Amino acid sequence: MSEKKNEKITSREVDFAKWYTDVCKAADLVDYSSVKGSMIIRPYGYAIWERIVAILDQKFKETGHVNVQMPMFIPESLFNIEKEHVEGFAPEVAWVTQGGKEPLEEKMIVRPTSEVLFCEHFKKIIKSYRDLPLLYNQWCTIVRWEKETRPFLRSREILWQEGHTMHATEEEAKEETLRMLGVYQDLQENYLALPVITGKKTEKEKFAGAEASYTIEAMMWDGIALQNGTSHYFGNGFAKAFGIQFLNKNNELETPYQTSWGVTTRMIGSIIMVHGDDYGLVLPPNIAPTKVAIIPIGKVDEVVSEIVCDLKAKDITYMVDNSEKSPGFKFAEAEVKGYPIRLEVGERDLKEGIITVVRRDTLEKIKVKKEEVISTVLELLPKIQKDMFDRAKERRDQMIYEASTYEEFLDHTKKHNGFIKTRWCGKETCEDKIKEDTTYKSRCIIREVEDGKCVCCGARAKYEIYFGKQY
RNA sequence: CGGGAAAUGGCUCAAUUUGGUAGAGCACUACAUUUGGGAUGUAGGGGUUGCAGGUUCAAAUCCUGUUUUCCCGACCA
Repeated sequence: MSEKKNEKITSREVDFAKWYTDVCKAADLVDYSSVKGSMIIRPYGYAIWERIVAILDQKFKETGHVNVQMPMFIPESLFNIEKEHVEGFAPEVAWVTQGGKEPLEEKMIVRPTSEVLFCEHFKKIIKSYRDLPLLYNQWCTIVRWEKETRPFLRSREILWQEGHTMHATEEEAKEETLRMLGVYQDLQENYLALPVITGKKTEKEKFAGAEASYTIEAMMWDGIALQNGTSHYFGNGFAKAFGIQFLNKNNELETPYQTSWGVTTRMIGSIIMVHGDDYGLVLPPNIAPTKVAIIPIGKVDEVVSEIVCDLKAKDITYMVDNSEKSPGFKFAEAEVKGYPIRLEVGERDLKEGIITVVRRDTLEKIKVKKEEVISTVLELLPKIQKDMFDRAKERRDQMIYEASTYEEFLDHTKKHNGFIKTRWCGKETCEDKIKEDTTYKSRCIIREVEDGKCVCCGARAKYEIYFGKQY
């Protein structure tokens, strides 16, 4: 009766990296292509992304943003306009050639991000304060020629969303930056059930060309950090470099302020690495493309149709496994796929008017009366959602360590993975030393402080900050 | 990009040391019997060994190059 280990999946305890790729493949999320770092997102993996797109896109529209589609190619001269930006991205841009030779026209790159394309366009369409704020978003793929690649976590072709906005004032742009960070946090906590830490990147870690970069940091099951999204405040650096200006109400020329923000399919990697277990994927109900899996055992067609009818009426997505496989196979398959709830509808149980409801997150089996199946499902879905978040948060909180001295800091890095919450003076030399000594990088600044000492040099601390290892 | 390992039907691997007709399990197809934790039987289909050169009468096997994957670093959403 008890569950058997899934043979396709390496145990999480044995080899976390192997476990991750095993789950990606076993759950039919991705396949490799013949080009390194260009992954095939299979229908089930893409269905998860479609859920994310649907939720976010609605939130973007509610906050006044409109979608556009910009070109994929950036001419060299356009890319070169903002100096810091070029220096930050140059090592990983992919160049376009024609027939393997130098192109006949100007040299071009494939967009690694689209700031310059938006700026070029914004210069043409922004004339007056009446054109602001300009709130644009695009869903697209970008290319960054990464050296080391892993499914969802780091690929060369990245499927993402990038918002680009222009504002009349600094305050308004700053507000937008934080507002979109909040939208991301809402998505991740309330839909993906990922507890996240939000804050500011250090000067060293911020986006090339930004004045300030904000980040959403999640912690994976193994205590390693994953940056799940960013929101940048640009000031008017790009706008000045591109000569974007508008006339204000007093008929004076002003330079607008800019933001950009993005999230990628990397979040799917986070869902896998935060919630998954040795049986496979575990999806939070709010993001699961299929919430309920129905496994018929024996001749139970009538009861299954009734349940399907009720689920449809309640708008709950479902699948029925009518394959010829044995029940055990179907159970295991439903677990690999991470369907939040599984209904085992079998002849044996039905003789007593019972259906077995199984929670994927806890693997708990609950016997309920046939008539109560739908109400049980309706109760369980939000409960599973909440429990998954709570468990992930509890686990993460246990792996946040505090350090006030460098000895403590080093001690933590030697003993375990996780985040280290500490204080920092703000100097890059300390950040570099920590990275040199421990491989830990600054994750994010959570607030400015007046007291305490820098964990590294002992000078007066300016910030409370998290350090961690990252994917 | 540095260091290491690997690449043989869809998957996991054998055959490589000592060159000599590519083989197994799983998966797949058909039929039958099965059905509460990855069913059983019978009969089938599917590879010329990542790719490109070279050595040889003969290459999965030896040599060179290259691509991809995984691990460890450096880099990044």
